[in-house]
Amino acid sequence: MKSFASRIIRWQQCHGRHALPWQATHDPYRIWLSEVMLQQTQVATVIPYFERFVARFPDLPALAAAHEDDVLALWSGLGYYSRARNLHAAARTLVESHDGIFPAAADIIAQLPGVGRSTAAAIAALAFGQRGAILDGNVKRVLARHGGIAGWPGDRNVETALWQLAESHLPRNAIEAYTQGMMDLGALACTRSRPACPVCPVSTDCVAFTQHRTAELPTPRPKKILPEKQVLMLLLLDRGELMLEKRPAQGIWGSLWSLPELTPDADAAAHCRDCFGLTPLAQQVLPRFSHSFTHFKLHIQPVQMQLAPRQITRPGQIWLPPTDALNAALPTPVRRLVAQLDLT
DNA sequence: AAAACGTGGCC
DNA sequence: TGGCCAAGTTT
Repeated sequence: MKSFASRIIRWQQCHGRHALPWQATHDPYRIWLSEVMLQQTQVATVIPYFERFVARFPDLPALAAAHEDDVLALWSGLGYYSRARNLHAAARTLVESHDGIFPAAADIIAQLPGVGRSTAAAIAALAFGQRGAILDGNVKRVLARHGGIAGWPGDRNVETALWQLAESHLPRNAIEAYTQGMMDLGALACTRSRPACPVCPVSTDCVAFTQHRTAELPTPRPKKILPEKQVLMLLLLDRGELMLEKRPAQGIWGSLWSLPELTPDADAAAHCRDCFGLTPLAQQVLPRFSHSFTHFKLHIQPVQMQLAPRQITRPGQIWLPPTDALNAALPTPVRRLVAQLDLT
């Protein structure tokens, strides 16, 4: 039988993906951008974000020269916003300290903020043809099944075993087709549910397939109880303009523009007067809704408030017509609220 | 080492 | 419908 890698490479050439927007090139900037956007994010979600991003920031110097707010605005809705801040910071570092030259060695690439071992190896392989193993969700699934590796892949020991497997299968040549092939196989055939084993080039020696264990491998993540949080969000309106607040760089929705938040038992009108120096005229309680994150569930109670003309704008605040606010770096539930805002 | 970090698709 | 998780990294 041909080697594992040979079968992956051959399969990729015939059945893999070759026309994704970031595959038209070996431009390390675009490969890097795509790999970062694709972290914990599916291809179909990324494509429109990638297209908008490269249209606006076509190369490293353009990104390095950008304002962080503009970078985050193009990331708005994609999630894991530290990726955008890290990408921007790394672009500035590369332009200022590396003459704008993207490094070709994976261990150097991995020093960029937001680029870990797997992303660095993927960039090195796809942009520069450098030999090295990746271990993303697709590869973990393929290897856990093929090698019959039980245990949750997020577990330290399991991950170590998977990295060793990944290294052991690496081909001498055609690293680009192999790397892409592992991701394509995981995404197109070796899917989480109902894998297409009959079309898989490595099913004949796949432990999960031959032992009918594809449904139980890889081992799912241990269950955890999601904490729930409650919050009031204020839609403060002054002469058709909405107030947004810049969130701190640390924490959820870091550095994005969002709505003022209060504890659910707070007096919204009193808070406006005492903390913002604003004068409420009328208040409308909007329908409550919830927003789920990976690690907690947020119950949001929106409160819309008409204000007397303001005298001052405090630091960290901006006032925008809702139409303009929609162009800013908003978290998704805030974007929904602003989009539905009734100004009548 | 475990938790933080977003959102949307899938079943 | 709610649980699960996706081209992971950082702290």
